[in-house]
Amino acid sequence: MRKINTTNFSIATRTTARDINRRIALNVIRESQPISRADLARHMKMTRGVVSVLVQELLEQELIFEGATGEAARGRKPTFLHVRTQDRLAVAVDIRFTKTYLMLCDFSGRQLGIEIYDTVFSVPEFTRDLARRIKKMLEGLGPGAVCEGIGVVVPGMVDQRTGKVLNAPALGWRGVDIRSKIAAATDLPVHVENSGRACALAQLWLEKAETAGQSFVYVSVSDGVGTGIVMNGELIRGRDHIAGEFGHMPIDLDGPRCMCGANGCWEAYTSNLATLARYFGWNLSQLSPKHMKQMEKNSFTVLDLITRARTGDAKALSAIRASGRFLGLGLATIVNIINPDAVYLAGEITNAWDLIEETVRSAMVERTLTEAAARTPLRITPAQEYPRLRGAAALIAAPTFAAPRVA
Amino acid sequence: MRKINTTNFSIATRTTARDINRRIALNVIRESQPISRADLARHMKMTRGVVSVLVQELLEQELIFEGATGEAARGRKPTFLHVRTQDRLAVAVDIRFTKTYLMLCDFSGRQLGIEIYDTVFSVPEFTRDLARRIKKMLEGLGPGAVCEGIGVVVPGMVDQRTGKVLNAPALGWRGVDIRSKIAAATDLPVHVENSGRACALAQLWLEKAETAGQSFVYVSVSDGVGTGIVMNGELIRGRDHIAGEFGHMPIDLDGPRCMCGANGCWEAYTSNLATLARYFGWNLSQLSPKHMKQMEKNSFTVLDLITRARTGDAKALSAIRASGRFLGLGLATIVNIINPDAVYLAGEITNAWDLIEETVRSAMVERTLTEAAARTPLRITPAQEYPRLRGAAALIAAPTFAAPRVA
DNA sequence: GCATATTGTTCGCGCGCCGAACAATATGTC
DNA sequence: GACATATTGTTCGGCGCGCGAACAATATGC
Repeated sequence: MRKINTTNFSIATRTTARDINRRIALNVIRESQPISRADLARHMKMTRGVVSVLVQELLEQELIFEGATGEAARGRKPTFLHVRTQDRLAVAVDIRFTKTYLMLCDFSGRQLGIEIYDTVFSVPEFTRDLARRIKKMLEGLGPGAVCEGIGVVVPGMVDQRTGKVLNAPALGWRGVDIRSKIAAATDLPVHVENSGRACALAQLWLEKAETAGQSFVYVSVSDGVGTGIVMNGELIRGRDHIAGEFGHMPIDLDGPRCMCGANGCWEAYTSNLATLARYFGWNLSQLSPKHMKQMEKNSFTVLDLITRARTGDAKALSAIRASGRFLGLGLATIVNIINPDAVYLAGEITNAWDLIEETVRSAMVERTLTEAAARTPLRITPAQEYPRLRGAAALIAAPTFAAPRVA
Repeated sequence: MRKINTTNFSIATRTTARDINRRIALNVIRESQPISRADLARHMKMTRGVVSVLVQELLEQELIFEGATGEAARGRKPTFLHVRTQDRLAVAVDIRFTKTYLMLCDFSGRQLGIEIYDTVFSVPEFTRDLARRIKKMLEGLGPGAVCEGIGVVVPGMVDQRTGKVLNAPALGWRGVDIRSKIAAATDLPVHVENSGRACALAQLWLEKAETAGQSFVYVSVSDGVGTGIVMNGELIRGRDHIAGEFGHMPIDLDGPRCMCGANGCWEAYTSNLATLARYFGWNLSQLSPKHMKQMEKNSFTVLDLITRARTGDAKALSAIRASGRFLGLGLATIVNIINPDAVYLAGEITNAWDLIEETVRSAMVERTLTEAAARTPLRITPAQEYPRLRGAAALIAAPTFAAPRVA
């Protein structure tokens, strides 16, 4: 029940039906590969004749390739089709407060190389350095392999359309046109995205389809809380490309001061910083960047806190559980607003999921409006998989597979 | 950039292109009527030949009709096309705590009759009474006019798919299958929707297109706060058809008790009840349904409070302004999360918009993350237009104009 | 009366889905 | 090895539909 926008629509031309079906075929192959033409036809409920032509076109566009022949109990053996992802590459960049992560991967998200180095805060210097590293990374490529773009993830507010960093407090960047700078230095297409939305993109485009749902919220708990909303298979970016920020919804208007300038944001109760502050008895309102740098040096993280909790430190356990409770209260609000198929959780604190699940769940029940909402599946995503970097790669890979715009 | 759902898609058939273009044409006619075939062709960027056939089909389906011929400086005069809405009718029902509103209107939302009566809380009695009133209302119809369904709006949680009222505290209804009961008693198709989402539907489907935006949030402040989210021209209903509830997001976890059972919901700070409680010094936590009934009898409403504020009652003004401040704080969270093209505001308190606008705006600025978000247009919708009833009608009218599902 | 302009219709063309026939390729069975 | 059977993948006529161009219908200005 979508309304047609009469000021901005696309009519269907002679080739629209073919465009739609070709794109559907590509996606079915992608999620069921290896798959034969005949199976594809059955899955799509089309005749083998049409599918044969669609496949021929996809082969000519080099979006798919024919692999080995499969086994069949009887009759002619099927030739398997695969999506060509191995030699289509993307560079992913994740700029964070302490480290910058640089990854080369293919269009399926497979990691081909990774580099982690101290973040350079000076923009010109950062760009020069990054361009040099990327050039080196791309030198050793096999023949035929081609890098199709660079995805950049920034912690803070970015306008994805213009590629500008509006405000990234952790980096001290305001109004930095990072896209055109990197594009000029590398001569490659560049897409920039906020970290929460990037994680959601990775979940949508690069994870296997066992997700069984096209509407979800991704919640990434790190120094802050990054979130991204996907509705009906589409990342919600909003009018100014800044949508999805659940991290700064209030829990208590008179609560501790948050990095964003407001008081009592959810993030100020459940982020890693908040958890550590609770344990060490810091006043989060007075926590300066200097404190944070100090903490990084000491390098005592939430992971260490979890270890302490597991080895009998009751104060550590209660600090983690308190964050778990606030996590659950925030999740309740999210599911009341979005009512998604699932919520994906990432971040260090998910390593303590066995310690906090019950607390999170009961906090959710406290504030959810219906039993159905309280039953929303929570899915833990392992932090080792670099969700931000995968999201950066998804920025480059997604357009190949996205649905054509119609009506 | 929408991802195709490979477990639930529609391939394009031979007739898909025509279906899409016919539906686009219908919508363009609807929003630009009266319009000639030639103008339609120019607007759609198609040849007049194709448009002529599309129009012929729409005429045969009796979705449009030919009107008078227009004026032209030179050449053959155009024949104007109109969407047939006058004799396609819908019954709209809005069940509220004190009164039930019953309206007959056509598919353009034009009001043909209205009836307001005391709400009957017994479900069987309510159904019998409603069926009787509807039958009477439909008796006097002109020839050719036909009622195509009944839209029902309920204050509380409803599952739009099954037509069940999950929980409507104001009515004391829990797990009531209101749809099949009304359908059985009237022999008409029935759709049920929550009040906030219904208002959003009305704004989307029945208001003129000067909205210039397909993504918005509708916020209706009455006894509670009802909200509905529209993204890309589609109402967000969520997995369990209960999405859109901003009213119960927390402002302060230790705040006053809300009707929903949780503490410190936004609604408990900015609803009409909250405003009145603030003025009279009531403790909202201890407000029972009995109090509410009492208040209704005294029938002192927020409108009266606004009158007092305008005639020099400083306490009244400050109570209203306080609600305005909380309204703005909540709106800030909404625009941070959704980043919509606009937020529509309805409810009695909007009659005091000149008194509170500045307060609302500055509260918004306090908690919005970017200047762009703070600049989100706020649009006041006059309460006299019965937005809930129009939403109920939209439930019946919308399927005629909705975009066909593709890919 | 004729040139000109605009609306609305008709028709041939080529694209693309559909169904059916057909070729290619495998496995049993006698 | 011959033949029936089953399955994959291709080809072809039929028909729906957008596209462009030609044409009919209808108005105005000179």
